Amino acid sequence: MDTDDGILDLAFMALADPVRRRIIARLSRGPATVNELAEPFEITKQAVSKHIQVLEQAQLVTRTREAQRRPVHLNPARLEALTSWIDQYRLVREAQFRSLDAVLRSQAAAGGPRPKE
Amino acid sequence: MDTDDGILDLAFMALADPVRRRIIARLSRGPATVNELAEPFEITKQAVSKHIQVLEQAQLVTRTREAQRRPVHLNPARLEALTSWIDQYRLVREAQFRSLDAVLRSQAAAGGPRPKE
DNA sequence: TTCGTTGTCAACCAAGTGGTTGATAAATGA
DNA sequence: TCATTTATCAACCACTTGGTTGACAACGAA
Repeated sequence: MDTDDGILDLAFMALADPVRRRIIARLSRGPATVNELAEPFEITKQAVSKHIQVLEQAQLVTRTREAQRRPVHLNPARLEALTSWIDQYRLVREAQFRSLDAVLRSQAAAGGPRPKE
Repeated sequence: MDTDDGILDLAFMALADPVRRRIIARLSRGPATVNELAEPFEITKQAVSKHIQVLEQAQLVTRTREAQRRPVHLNPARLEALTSWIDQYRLVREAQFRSLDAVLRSQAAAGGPRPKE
């Protein structure tokens, strides 16, 4: 339970690419098809299709079916899992900073023992 | 200002690797040297040193100097930037879900217009 | 049926990644 | 001075990644 490799791995990997992050940004405003997603980029729809597969495997997006189209939808729950992972460690560290700071200030206030060297 | 490529790119890229995430997890409990960080893994210290460089370039960690040692410290502020990016899009999407849900429920309550097909 | 749209599959390529080994630098302590 | 510890640099290798082109499948419209 230390690193939770697996799905978390796929998710961070997926977000490491700037194109995929732009896709996420676009999808936050609503579902879109592969061709719609490909349009703002100078890459082929095949390349975008691959990106979607990466995001889908990481469960960051889902797909539905409507006629020939296969709209891509954002999955906010999975994004939330990422922020949870990050905050888990960030908050621990920040708490330690605060308590260390409190110790140092209380020592200073007491004219107390200073850290050796 | 759409993707904020650059430092954000480096940071997500850095977290995409499970070894580097374990390093982050370890550093959340306090600073450590390269050798200390390498110990739990079955990889050489050279490999760990490279990982540290990646994390340092992403500004997720910083380094200090004490005697021959060069302890690595976590940088919580940079972690916070990542959660901000993610939440930015997650929250937008979730808000849209909620308002769509509200619309649908108010329509149902009014026996009002139903979505075509 | 035929046609256009939408999307995926397969093969390929250049560039990048994570890992290795070996040599070397830098600071400390004997 | 010399040895030890700590960490980095350099060269190299296997594998992955993001991109391409071309063919093709699935569906709806004419």
